[in-house]
Amino acid sequence: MPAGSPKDRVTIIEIAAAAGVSKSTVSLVLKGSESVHPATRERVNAAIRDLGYVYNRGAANLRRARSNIVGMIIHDLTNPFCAELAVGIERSFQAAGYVPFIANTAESPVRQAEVIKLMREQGVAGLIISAARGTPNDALDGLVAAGIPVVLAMRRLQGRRIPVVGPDNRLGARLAVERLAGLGHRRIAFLGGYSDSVVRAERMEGFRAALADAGLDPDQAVNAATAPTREGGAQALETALAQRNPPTGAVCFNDMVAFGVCLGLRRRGIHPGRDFAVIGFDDVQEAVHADPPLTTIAVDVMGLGERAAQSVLKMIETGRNNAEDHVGAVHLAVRESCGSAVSERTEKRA
Amino acid sequence: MPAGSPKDRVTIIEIAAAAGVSKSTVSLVLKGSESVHPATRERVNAAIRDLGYVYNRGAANLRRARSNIVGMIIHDLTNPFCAELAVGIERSFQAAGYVPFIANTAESPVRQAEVIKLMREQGVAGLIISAARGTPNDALDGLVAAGIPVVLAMRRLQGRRIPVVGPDNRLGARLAVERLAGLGHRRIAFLGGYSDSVVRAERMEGFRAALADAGLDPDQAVNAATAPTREGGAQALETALAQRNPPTGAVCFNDMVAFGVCLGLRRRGIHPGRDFAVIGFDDVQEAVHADPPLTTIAVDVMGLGERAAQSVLKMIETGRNNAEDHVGAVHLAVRESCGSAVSERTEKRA
DNA sequence: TTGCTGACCTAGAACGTTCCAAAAAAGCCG
DNA sequence: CGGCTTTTTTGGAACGTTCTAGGTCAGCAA
Repeated sequence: MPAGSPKDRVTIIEIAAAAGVSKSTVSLVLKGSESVHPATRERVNAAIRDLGYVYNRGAANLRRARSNIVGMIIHDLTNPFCAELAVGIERSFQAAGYVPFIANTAESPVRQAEVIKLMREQGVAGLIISAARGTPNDALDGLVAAGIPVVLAMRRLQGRRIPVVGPDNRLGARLAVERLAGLGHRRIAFLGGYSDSVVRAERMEGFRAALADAGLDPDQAVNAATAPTREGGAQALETALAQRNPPTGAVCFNDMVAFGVCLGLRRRGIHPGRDFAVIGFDDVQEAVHADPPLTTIAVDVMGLGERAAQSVLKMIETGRNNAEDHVGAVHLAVRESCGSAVSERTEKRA
Repeated sequence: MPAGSPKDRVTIIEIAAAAGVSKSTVSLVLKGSESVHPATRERVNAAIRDLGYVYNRGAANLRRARSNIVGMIIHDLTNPFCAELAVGIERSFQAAGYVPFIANTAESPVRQAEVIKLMREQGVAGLIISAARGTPNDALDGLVAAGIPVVLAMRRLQGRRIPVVGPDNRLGARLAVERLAGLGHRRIAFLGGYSDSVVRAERMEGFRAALADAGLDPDQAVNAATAPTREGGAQALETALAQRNPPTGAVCFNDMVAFGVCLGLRRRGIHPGRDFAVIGFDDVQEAVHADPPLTTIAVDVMGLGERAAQSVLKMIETGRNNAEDHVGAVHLAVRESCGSAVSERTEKRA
């Protein structure tokens, strides 16, 4: 029997006995203290290897009253953008010696509340939360009151001073509009995204401002709110095309919606990028492989994740709960889905 | 100041003092014991509410020598299939009162080893691992020797008796081949997937057997190994079409590869589903929204995840480390990417 | 009154670490 | 060798729970 049953975990005390030192010395070795004699250190390490010792972080955290666990609560892990974000954050935490745990809420505020409770019970040192849709504004008050560092990813919580890390939604939407307007589009729609989404509100704001600046009337623009998914995109497109004077291009809430829009267009025999311009938002990995390759507002997900992690880490380390918001840079990734200048055919259709 | 600084966590003792009982009684209330007087219970609960008490699972686990944490180690969370699997598993664990933590290894065995170490240090009660590519066969021996229940998801580890939960790879590939052969295809390729992948080997096996059964020579079939991604798919397609006698249809390692193949076909002006049949594997959510909607081997991811969770839970609860493998059912989801009978045009091209 | 029962409650020892204060050992110097 | 500093090592009290073994108390029968 090479090792024991689940019960008999080897402890620091057994290591101490095996190495002929006290448990304090073992503890010192474990944390790489300078002040233990190299020969002793070696003896202890040998015992650790021989007995297959596994450090018990729970016990350590209990004593130290602070843990190295950090949590990431993600509203939808099956959304590629969120998954990329989670992976980026995870990497940063891991590099900093923390143990990141990911949990998914599937857009359920109830589940989210449970997960937050569980994370607190585990004694997380900090938390990055990409809030579920419909999260009440006071959902995190307990967390904040307890002094646990929290950073929000993407979605702001109204009336609270919880730092938010997210892309520049207004500028992104503006860049998209400017591109389309520059190509000669006069009827530009905003498609997809839930109407109660804060992110959507921000993108919408940039969208409208840019339209106005381009001399177009924002109130005339089609604004179709749907789920931020492929289905939602297809659906929003139907709404748009049903107008008396349908748009010739669209800024989409995100890439998923844009894919749905392209799909819907193709189903109707309209060629996205040639007959109808589509611009997404996020620049998920898939965008470049789509057909046509998607023009989209590129967001540096990894950078955003890293930044969020840094903020939390700083708050943990300084003990001060005062990070600032971070608005990530965005740029237009021009690919084929928004075509070149408005084509003859598009104009004729109009 | 509604609540204190990060330091002063409220403990069971303070609750006890506030409620005028002993800490033992509070503990009893916490776990819903029958034998505490309703009035007392109420008093304790009130104190818990008033003082904003948060249960300390670390301390509890320390005393009980078993935790309710379970880990899920996923080889690539940005792969939608894996993400769906993770979410399914998470749900099952959560429902069973365990606290599931997800970690991503990004296909790195090194990272995987670190993550496993961390999970052990946290004292996980069990683990579901979707092993990273290139995981050495002895990577989990320590875990198993320590008596920690482990179930592998999807990928088997050779020469070890660690239970595996995964779809019926052989049957899936067979169904795909039978479909294509039934439609009249005689030259069928197998595209994508890393050549050292165990999963690929299984699918390949089913593929070859089915070809043979259909009276086709497996050794003549194009077999192009690439990354299991869109890029990989496009690449594998190039290999296939470069043949002297190119295939008219392909079974793909997974849906991502299939999407890549469709993309590649379209780039070359070949219409997937009409001029070339494509069948995927997994049936990710996206498959139905693809263009054309992807015919694929449907795997019940959620079911698989649930099953894996059940196995681990049973092992945890019985303390016996002896779950069986589970081979999940698969079926062919017929959509448009494999078209109908081999078309005129395809035959002419050949 | 006493003794017994059952319902309810509790003291105190664990659990595996960390950390403080201080002891022991080792060097150094004359 | 004694006295001093410096380096290494150590005992034991925490940390916040759980759990065992037993304690208290009211009610009731004798």
